[in-house]
Amino acid sequence: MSLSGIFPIDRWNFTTQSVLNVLSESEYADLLVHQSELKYKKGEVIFREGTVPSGIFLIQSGKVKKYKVDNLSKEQIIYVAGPGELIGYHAVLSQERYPDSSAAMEDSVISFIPEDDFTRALHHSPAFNQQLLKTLSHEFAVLVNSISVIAQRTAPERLAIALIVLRERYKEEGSDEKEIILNISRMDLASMAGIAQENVIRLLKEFKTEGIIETDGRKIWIRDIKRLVKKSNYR
Amino acid sequence: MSLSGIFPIDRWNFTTQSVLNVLSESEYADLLVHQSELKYKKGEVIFREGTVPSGIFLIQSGKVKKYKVDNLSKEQIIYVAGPGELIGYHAVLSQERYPDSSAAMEDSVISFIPEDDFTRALHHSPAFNQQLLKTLSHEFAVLVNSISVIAQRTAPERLAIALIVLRERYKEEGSDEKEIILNISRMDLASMAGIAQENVIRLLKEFKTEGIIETDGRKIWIRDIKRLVKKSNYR
DNA sequence: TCCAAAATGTGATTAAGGTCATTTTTTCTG
DNA sequence: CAGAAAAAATGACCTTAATCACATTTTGGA
Repeated sequence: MSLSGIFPIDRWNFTTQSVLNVLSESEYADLLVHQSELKYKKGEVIFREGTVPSGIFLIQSGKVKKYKVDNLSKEQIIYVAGPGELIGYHAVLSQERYPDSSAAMEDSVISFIPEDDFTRALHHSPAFNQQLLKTLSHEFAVLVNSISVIAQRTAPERLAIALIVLRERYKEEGSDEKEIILNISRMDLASMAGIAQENVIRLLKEFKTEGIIETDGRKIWIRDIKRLVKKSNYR
Repeated sequence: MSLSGIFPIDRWNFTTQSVLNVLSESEYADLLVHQSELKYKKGEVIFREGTVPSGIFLIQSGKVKKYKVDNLSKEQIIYVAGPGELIGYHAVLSQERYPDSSAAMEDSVISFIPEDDFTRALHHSPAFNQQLLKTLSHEFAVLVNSISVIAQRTAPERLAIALIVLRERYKEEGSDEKEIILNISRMDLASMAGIAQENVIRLLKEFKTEGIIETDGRKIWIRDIKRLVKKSNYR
């Protein structure tokens, strides 16, 4: 069951993969010349808000959350990134400190690309440059959408949306088309939807009795994506 | 009373003015060669979400809100822009439709710059290009901050922040330093803070009895910015 | 300048969802 | 594989802020 036609998933996807796609083979090799492959255990922090960047990251495998921690410890997830996606380039480009933090949601392999190589590619390739502008502008649309959703939608709606988005992210995971399993903590779900963790559990139970999802421990299967989309009440 | 040291206002400011500043005089003239000056009455829509862009806008005078309208009619203000700021470039750069709408909050004069002139400047000036990347990345930080604030802060905190931000925007307005007057509808305040309009009024009354603000009709004077910052509980 | 429409302000009520305390289940580690 | 620690789940309660209904004031246009 595809989302096409029933849910505008584009409004939740950054498109950083496309940035690397415009590079020629030699340009790509040149960008990655000093790359180092880093392994992160589930839960490990990749970079922390307020620190100074020294390069960018390319996710090879795994899943990474970008999040912001509030006053005291309350965490808000901004985005969940997967293989092929870049993270950490905003701080480099804006010449500021990291505006958010990043952590591995599962064991992940991530390439670190030094700042110099990134900026060199930027100066060398107009296409790279232009695609980056395009991607950043698209991100703007994604974040504006998030703001409006968080500010105006109810908790069940936001949770439904979070589940729909996660389903897309976990799609490639399992080889079997029909077996998309969301393996995510209730805590992370809560901070994605911007609601309390207890409320997430209550709402999941509701979705379960309605036959929309199934759960086993922390694992979640989405059984009726159409009804979930309906629950999200988004169009 | 300056905010410096007591409130990180940078996290609420886009920096599109700086984009034009990197242009040489001739480049600037070239960008504005087909410019047309448009007058907008208070409340008039400048562009609407979902429509196709044909250029960008440079605010000469007045105030403009960027906002997104939800399912049915509920509006969320994303940003309030003033003189010298650019709007509408995201859609051009991302080659998508407008992700949000824009309307004049007061009578405004706005230059329309055709898409071609904008992209020409982009291809012609690497500095312009780079500054745009920088600005877009900074915007990312601003929006991420907004998401976290809206998701995690209470209504009084969000309203306090909205007032602090507006005070900065209305600063240049009056020539007299000590007389900053916010002239904004309760509705707009509500959709900026993401709370109900009645709640805005109640909270303003509270702030008033605490001596933090003064009001006369729709006009708002901020009397004690320090206490307002304290109310915002932001650091 | 008057009148209608729009915006502001007020009070009562309600519902949504957060918090807290505790139990049960799952996961991780030695 | 056992035990400890972490996460999930449950229930009771409470706070915040939304909604509704209506009164009052302000504003802008004929």
